[in-house]
Amino acid sequence: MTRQYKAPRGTQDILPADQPWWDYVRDTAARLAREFGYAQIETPVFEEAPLFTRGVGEVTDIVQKEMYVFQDRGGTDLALRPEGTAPVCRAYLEHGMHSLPQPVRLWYITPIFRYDRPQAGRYRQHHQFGVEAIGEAGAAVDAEVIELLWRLCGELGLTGQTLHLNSIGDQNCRPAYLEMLRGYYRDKLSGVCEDCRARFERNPLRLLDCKQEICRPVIAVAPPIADHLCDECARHFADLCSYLDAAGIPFALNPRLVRGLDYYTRTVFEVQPREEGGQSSLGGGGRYDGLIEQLGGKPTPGIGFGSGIERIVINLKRQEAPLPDARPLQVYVVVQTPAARVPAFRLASDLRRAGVSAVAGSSERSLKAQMRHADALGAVYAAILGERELAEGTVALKHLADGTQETVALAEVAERVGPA
RNA sequence: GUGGGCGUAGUGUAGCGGUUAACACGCCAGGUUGUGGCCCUGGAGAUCGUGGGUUCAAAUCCCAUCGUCCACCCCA
Repeated sequence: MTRQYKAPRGTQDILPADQPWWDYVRDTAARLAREFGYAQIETPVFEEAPLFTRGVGEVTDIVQKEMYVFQDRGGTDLALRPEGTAPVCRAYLEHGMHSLPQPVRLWYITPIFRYDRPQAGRYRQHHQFGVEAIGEAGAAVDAEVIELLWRLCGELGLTGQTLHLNSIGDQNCRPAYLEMLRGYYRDKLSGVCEDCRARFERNPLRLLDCKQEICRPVIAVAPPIADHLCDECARHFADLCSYLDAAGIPFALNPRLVRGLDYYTRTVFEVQPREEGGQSSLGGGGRYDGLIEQLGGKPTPGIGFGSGIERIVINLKRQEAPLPDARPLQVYVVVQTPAARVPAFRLASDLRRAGVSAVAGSSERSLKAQMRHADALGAVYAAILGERELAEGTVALKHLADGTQETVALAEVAERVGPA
């Protein structure tokens, strides 16, 4: 009669079997971020909704149809975080981080919510590792941030990924380019998909990354934005490329890469895995020199990226990347006689206190059952407490892999089984 | 938002008009005297996603609905 509860559509439980992969990715990301001089930040899971509508852009799909918005009991419009950059910029402003040494380098790992139709590698709740460098306009930070994302993939053991790079200009050169692009499209609108006709009006830059078959030939000969940057943007882009070359990071110039958040300026980039699927992108980001001002701050440049942990894990599994050894359970304490219940519990407790992982078996179960259990849990040792051991203050310590067994004083178990 | 595939024990599957709904793995217990892995035996566990319909008879056919997966779209 009672209904079966399930995780809501598009969400998933990350079960113990998957945790080693998650730990691996999280630990590697955190280590790398610190190595690059980034400090961790955590922002709330929800924010005032206008932060995103204004920051990310009213006409983006994320804002128009993918945000989880709700009112709290006080009537405030809130939104579950649909992306990571705007909240960090809000925190930068709110806490006066402009008075810290610039740029302020921050990283985070956080859940992201988007009301999307779920499919492979796409969820309504997913997790992003992201990085933001705020307060520095020079192309070296762009290269640094890109290097961090690139290194993450490499450190994790992913192979065959490609870095796509483009520049989409700034306030000075983009308007003129968009006019040129419109001019180019104007007489071709009849030969282009329906979405693109809408894009022509609303968001012409997006014409360039339409995937429809009909639009491909039109895009192929469209004027690339990289050829129409103003001097400063062109200079910035050229600098970035030389920094990347210097760091030995291979990149592919992709004139069709524009990305879907309105706040991007100049640099945009994306890392695609070896095996490309529908939505494969492992991570992407770009420069957002106008965002902080948009949010009410003084003009402040910034750059960052977000990378999807679920997708990274999917690719690690697909590529059969090796995982660092998981730490096995060290000791399973076998309760052989009812009289040993308390001493067995005590032994397990003492072991844990000494930093040795241990679980106590149940006196309800037979010796045989407990031994099986110890084996099934992958314990390294079984510590058996029976009448004899109880009388002597010892345990029978059996190494399960090779079957050897010895009698050890209770007080010495920890050091006997401990690492070394 | 649009299109397609699939929903049978915890997991993976078989059955495709009439069966006590099967098998494997997993789980629990036992295989006499204090010891796991292999093996053997037994047990628990499924109103066959849900609701309608067709039929003497439905897990099997039809419809709807929900869920899920995949593609478009969008993005991480």
